[in-house]
Amino acid sequence: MENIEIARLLAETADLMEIGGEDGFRIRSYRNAASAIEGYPEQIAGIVADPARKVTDIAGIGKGIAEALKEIVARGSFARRDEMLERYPPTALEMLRIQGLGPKTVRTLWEHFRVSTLEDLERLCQEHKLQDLPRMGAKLEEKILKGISHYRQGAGRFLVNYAAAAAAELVTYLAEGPGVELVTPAGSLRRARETVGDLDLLVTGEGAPAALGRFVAHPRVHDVLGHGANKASARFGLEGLQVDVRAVPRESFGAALQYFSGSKEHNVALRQRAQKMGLTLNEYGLFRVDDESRVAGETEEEVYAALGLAWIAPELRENQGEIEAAASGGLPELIEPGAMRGDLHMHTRESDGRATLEEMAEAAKAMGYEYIAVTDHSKALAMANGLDERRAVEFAAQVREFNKEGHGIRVFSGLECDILRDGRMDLSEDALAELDFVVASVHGYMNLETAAMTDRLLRAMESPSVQVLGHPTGRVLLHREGYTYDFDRVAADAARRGIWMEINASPERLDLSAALIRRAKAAGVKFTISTDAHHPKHLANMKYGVAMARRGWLTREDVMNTRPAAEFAAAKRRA
DNA sequence: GCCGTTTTCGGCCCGACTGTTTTCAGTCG
Repeated sequence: MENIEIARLLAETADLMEIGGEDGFRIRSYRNAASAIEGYPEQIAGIVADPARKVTDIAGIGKGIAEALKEIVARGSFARRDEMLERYPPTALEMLRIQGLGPKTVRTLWEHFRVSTLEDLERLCQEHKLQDLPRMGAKLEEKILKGISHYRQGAGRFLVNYAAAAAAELVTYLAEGPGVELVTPAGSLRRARETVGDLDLLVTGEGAPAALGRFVAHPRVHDVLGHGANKASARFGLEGLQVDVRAVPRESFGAALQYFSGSKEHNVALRQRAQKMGLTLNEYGLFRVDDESRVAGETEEEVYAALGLAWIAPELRENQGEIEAAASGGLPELIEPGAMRGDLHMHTRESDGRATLEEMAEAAKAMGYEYIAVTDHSKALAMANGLDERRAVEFAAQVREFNKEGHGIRVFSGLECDILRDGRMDLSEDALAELDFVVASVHGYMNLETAAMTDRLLRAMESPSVQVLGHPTGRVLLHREGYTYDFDRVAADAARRGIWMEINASPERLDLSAALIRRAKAAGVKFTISTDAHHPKHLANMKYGVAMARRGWLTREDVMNTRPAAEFAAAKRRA
């Protein structure tokens, strides 16, 4: 069982316990354990099964949760969860995801009306039955109806490029307001999460309070959810992305930026640390508990420093060990976007891309790259007009000519070769040997059993030509889960063979995830970051891939396409 | 349920906004 699945079981049990009105601190323990497990760089199931290891060595996991983990690994659930699921329907969990509905209301609704489906709930609101209950009125009914409709549209989360574009538009608009000094995105966008639930914008300057009014008056803003003196929330654009804008005094900008960048888990851990030091931390600053005097708050650096910590890059703020590392001087020197010297996964008109080799090379040169690999599809993707052996060999010759002409950028002749169902390569080894750079990817039969998929990938890596495993899990964000296989086994084999793993920078994929990057790195794997561009403009997505690498704690040394061309070529399996 | 720079018991993170209230509970982030 995967860590994320275990985490989900614990978290949903915590949700049900909250509906049950149980002790808040106990609930928090389940949540803490869930988040510790979700991002843990090793398979928890493996540790549970290993008599030489103790899960209680992991911070946040004690005797009680360890027992639950044993049960989960053995049978996929645990007593506490079963018990809660008998008391409340699983649909109660769905109701919690409705904006404006919390555990107390869900519980009340269940106790009074036995509401168990969204349809029931919708009908009760339409018939104004909620008003019979204490502290519930017409506004709440309306809010819930809107929440249900929004939930049904699946408008919960957004791809990072969409959120980034919305943020850019609003930042420009708000910055034009009178008296506005600075408009700064915070939240999960700043942390470079692969999907974004809502946008947080901080506004400073004398005109900041007025900017809130300007925000709700924006032509693409609708459904104002709240508008107070310090904060305004509303939905933005056709897709209804929720945006929170906050007016922030300049002297507490650092504290606010820290606070609203999150993550929640990171902030909780920071505030606990502050408390132990006799300090209290909120969005206005860091203060001494005894005399309420301000210690820090104008800049983030100052806040972290006052807590005895090096400044932590937003991408690392998930409470996955970054605070401990910051305290001990052990933070990694994260890779920077400017370190990239090439892009090693892109398509041209030869298969399903929109531009020619020349146009892609020109665009890559404009990005400042020294080299690229052009990697069109292989013939198994007939729909994409994939290359067969003859065309692949011809393409390699064409690239050799191109390089001779001297275009100021080196092109490696590549291929994104399909990994067939049984793990064989789509093209013959003879043809692959003609190419400089082979990315091996799965595009079909993605629903194999775990064992079969593991064998398939292990077999694919037996090909001496394969250099990179492309989009290693095959996930498509908000659309499709990745395929399941024994990731640690494949990573270990990749490391042993000198095969690299791709961090696919396409905003629809962002594959690998941060947690898997850390696991692969722990196994000794090296990486490439590439855009999978099908158009010259897609080359600009590199920044999202670099952000994922940063979330995975990677340094420049971990990423092969940060190396100068000659050094890179020499590092390949077939130099 | 977890955890330990005062602790194996007794703590455990903080504030804004809304709605239905006339002092605050619930939700959100």
